Amino acid sequence: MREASLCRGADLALLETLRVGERILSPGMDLAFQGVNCANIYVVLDGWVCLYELMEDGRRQILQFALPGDVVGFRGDGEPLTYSAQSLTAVAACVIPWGRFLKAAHRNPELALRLSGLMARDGAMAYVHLTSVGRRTALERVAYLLLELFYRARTRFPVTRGDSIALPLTQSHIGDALGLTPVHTNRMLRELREAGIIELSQRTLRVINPDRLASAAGFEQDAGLPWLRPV
Amino acid sequence: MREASLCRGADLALLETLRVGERILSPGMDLAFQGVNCANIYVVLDGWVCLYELMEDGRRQILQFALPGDVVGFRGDGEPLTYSAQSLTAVAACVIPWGRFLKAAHRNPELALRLSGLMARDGAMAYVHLTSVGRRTALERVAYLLLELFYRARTRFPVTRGDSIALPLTQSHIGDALGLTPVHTNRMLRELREAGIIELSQRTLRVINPDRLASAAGFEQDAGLPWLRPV
DNA sequence: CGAAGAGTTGATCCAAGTCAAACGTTGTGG
DNA sequence: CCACAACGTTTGACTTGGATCAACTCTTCG
Repeated sequence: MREASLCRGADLALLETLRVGERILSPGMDLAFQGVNCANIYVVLDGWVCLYELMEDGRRQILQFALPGDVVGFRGDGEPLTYSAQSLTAVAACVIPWGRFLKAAHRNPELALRLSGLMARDGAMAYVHLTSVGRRTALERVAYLLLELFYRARTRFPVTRGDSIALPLTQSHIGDALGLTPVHTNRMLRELREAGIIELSQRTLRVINPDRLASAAGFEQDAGLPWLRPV
Repeated sequence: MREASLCRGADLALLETLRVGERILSPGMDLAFQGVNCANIYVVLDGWVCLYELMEDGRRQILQFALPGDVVGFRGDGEPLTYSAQSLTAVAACVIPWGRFLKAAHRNPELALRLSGLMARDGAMAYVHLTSVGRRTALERVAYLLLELFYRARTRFPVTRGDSIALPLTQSHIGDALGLTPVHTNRMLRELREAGIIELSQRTLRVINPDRLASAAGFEQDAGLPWLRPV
């Protein structure tokens, strides 16, 4: 398990010298908050974290779901974070003080390059989501997100059953990630369920037919899912 | 002018050793194409570039407008780009072969860290756009984008007149960046125009009242615009 | 001058939002 | 262990913001 991208292989030993500890969070706790200057980088080791932005009037946009191996809280400059992060499940995260990382990166350029790559990958995922929200229909968005989470979760968590994953999201979470209301999200899920493409209940997603889910997501045949790479 | 973030100050001399030349593009030319493995990083020196993603059926999502100082084409791994880039105006871009950059970054960790920071900033901007497209109304989105471009262009280009910038975008570009149709984009622009907040014609944007534009964009008083920082 | 592209406007439609009411599930405390 | 509360899901009826369709006009620009 736990094949975190910053924590794996040769980096692992190095990382051990950087971390000041592990933070354990119960579900629904804040890891970082928007507007606050975050002194640490967190590497998710276990569990689900969601990154989101809150508007003054309460509208919420979920920006990303961070899974084991993903980095949260890096901002390269002294600027405060523009987003918040909170745990959706019990979460274990590795805590790396920014200053300490900086020093290590000076000694070991590979580390900084690794971080660049992770940042670029996060950016690419954000772009993919932007396209989804901007240009896909509600049904396509839901299908696309489920497909993404299905594959990502399977590469990051121990697989219990081939066609199923634990999906610790409410329908509101899904809607907030896709720019939809919970009500409409529910209807789109029903459509996928009634088409026999997925099963979703008790926080478990079963993808009965990945191909049909992909085609519901609006692409002919896997034109390369960027997030399929295990990192 | 030309205060490119990777090209400025101490880095400038270093960069000169990395670049293999400058590419000059006329408007409407491709810098990079999605699906293609891009061997170079480009640093925009002058002009406007837009990054976009194209769906099989022709739907387009504009992901970002790159201005002088912005980096295009970096992907930290061997993966092909997920987006395309094309020039909106005449563009000058500095060409840096990826391999060469990699070697230099190994010698100079500061360079790799700088890149991490730029990547993180791009990601943060993508997140901000995601929130716009996912959670703002059409009018708010248009107002928000114009405000962003107004401030960014002013920090990146010589200011000709305090309240105006050259905005080389069609209304379709604006719509494609915001997940709107050209027709509806036009109506929202009319609304802002008729409210006396902006003037927009002949590729020139004049912001008559920045405060009202900000409030049309849907935030009380500047809760910190992430892209205001000159980098 | 003519053609192609970009902007403008009106009429109509529909995907998604809103409102409202049940119903299920979980968890907690008496 | 049950009851109730809080939260999440589901469904129906109705509304609406933005899309679509279809002219028509205004700019470029060759």
